[in-house]
Amino acid sequence: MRAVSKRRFAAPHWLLRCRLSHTAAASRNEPKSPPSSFSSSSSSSLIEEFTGCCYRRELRAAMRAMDAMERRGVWADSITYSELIKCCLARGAVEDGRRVHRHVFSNGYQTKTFLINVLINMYVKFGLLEEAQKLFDEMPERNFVSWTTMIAAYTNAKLNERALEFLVLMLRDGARPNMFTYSSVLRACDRLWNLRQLHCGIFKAGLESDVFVRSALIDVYSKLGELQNARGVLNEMVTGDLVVWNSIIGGFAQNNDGCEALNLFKNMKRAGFHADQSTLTSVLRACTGLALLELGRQVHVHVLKFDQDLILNNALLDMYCKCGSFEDANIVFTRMVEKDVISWSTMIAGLAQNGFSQEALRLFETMKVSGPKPNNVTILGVLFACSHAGLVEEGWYYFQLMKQLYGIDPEREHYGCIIDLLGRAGKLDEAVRLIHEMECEPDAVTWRTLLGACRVHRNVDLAVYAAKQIQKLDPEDAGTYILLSNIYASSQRWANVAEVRRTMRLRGVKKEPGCSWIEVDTQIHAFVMGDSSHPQIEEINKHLSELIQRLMEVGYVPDTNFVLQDLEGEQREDSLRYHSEKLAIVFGMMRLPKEKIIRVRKNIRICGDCHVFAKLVAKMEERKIVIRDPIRYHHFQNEACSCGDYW
DNA sequence: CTAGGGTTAG
Repeated sequence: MRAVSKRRFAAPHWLLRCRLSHTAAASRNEPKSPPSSFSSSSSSSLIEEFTGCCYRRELRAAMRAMDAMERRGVWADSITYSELIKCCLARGAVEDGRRVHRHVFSNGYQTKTFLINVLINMYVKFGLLEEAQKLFDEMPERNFVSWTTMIAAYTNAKLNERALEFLVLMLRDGARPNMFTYSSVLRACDRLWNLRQLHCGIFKAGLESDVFVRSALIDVYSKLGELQNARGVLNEMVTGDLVVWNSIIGGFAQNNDGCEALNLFKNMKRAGFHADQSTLTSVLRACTGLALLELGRQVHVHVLKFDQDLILNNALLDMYCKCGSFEDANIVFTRMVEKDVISWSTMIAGLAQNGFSQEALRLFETMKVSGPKPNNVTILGVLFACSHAGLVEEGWYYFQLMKQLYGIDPEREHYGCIIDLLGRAGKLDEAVRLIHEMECEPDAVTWRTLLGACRVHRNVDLAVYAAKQIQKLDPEDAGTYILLSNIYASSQRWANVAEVRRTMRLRGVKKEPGCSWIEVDTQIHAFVMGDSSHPQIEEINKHLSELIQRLMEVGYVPDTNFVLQDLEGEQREDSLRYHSEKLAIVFGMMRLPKEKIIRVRKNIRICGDCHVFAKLVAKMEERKIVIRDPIRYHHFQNEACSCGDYW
């Protein structure tokens, strides 16, 4: 063998150079006594041929040569075998890999850590964790690479406990984790407590400046919702790379802090980095969350550079759907060469949420014929479309279909759609029965759906029952108190309204201030009720007063039932007057040309009075208005709303 | 021989 490793072989020069640096170390543990037939010249030419095939990545020829060597009882050096294994890996040749494994082990390499690591890695990459684990268990000497490979394997398989357990075992074994180990094992952290421990370990080992470790830290802190910690890791950065930036931008985008994500994106550009697919996906997600259609359009231009990136295109689709520009979504969808279940689901849900139920169902039918297999999210969009259009029978049909045809068990959200469907149709008793019959426990959202139906159909008793259920599950939720109070108010039960308010005060539940925002000239203008900080607030109020005056002349009566405060007469109307969405709509009318759609985004559900207001404004001023609340979209046109007055 | 970032619903 010693002779073999000194042999000349048919490798290209650049390979020869990197090979030589390994040779000395590799030959130390090579099998000791070569078989007697070794020295014959035909054997050495066999090995030479084998080596050449391995480096030229000729898998079939290499395997034939390996068989011939085995018949002669000769073998090559471990570096060459590692090249062969890489070749198997690249070709996805599992069985060939196993044969190399057997060949290598029957020739005395079963103690060679380096080669076993390569084999373990091969099994891991083939997804054969058990075989990898067996090799790992049986190897006589494990080094930090062996441990890291296994930890990464378990992290990728989402076996988090196992990965963390292996880190502990690794430390106990005396192997020191390096940056490879940490960047892998960090992703297995699903508890803040673990993460903090690892972060300490990283500091002690002086590995915090490694970009891989840093991006993993930022990512995991973000995924646990610890954005300030994530930012802390970023702030300590002296040298970073694009992935680190992508981690932090993605972190804020995924935690619904689009503003901060966009700020960081600016900082990234200022630091001289160019956005790639991952960056743009997060930026689009930020635009989606903030309903920034114009900015989203600008991003679209950059997306074209990465034509046909599936994930990026999906994010673009979602942005156009959620920002209410369906024409653009359709254009993107049509042009996409590759469409997956997410692309279809995004479009179906987007159509449904925007009030185009029939179109959503049509698209689903097309998908059944020529698209990928629908998943639970797809069905959710379909059911949403049905409930939105009041298609009770169709909804039930698809609900049954999901179990029978696609083997998808209905989850809470699917039941929620059906409850919504029944509730909208006024079948409140059936909705309650379904809640009691469903396989999963109803949660606060389930009951809230019922509560919403009670409001529309003015069923106070059932509303109180539903609200009590919600308060058991989510006592902090201000929306429930408001909704309940509104329901009492709409049947003039003022004593109950006061009681709800008292309970709120007692439990320290604060109403989230209503906030609406609108994009004008790529600037975001935010309005909060009772807040007069907007520079043009006086002008806006003046316009609003005039508008309300004109609306009242054609029959608009402010619906004061939606005022929570115990105010009287005109004061009640005043407090309604300043609801943030009214301010935003008026501002949009002032600043946007008539043909532009006024797009307003709201942080809480729209109130009944503002809904009537928007419908009348749309009619009288001949404008299209879109208000997006956290759950639904309201497209106002010609005194009608796409939600059909149900929300 | 071992490592980090992105998409649908809720």
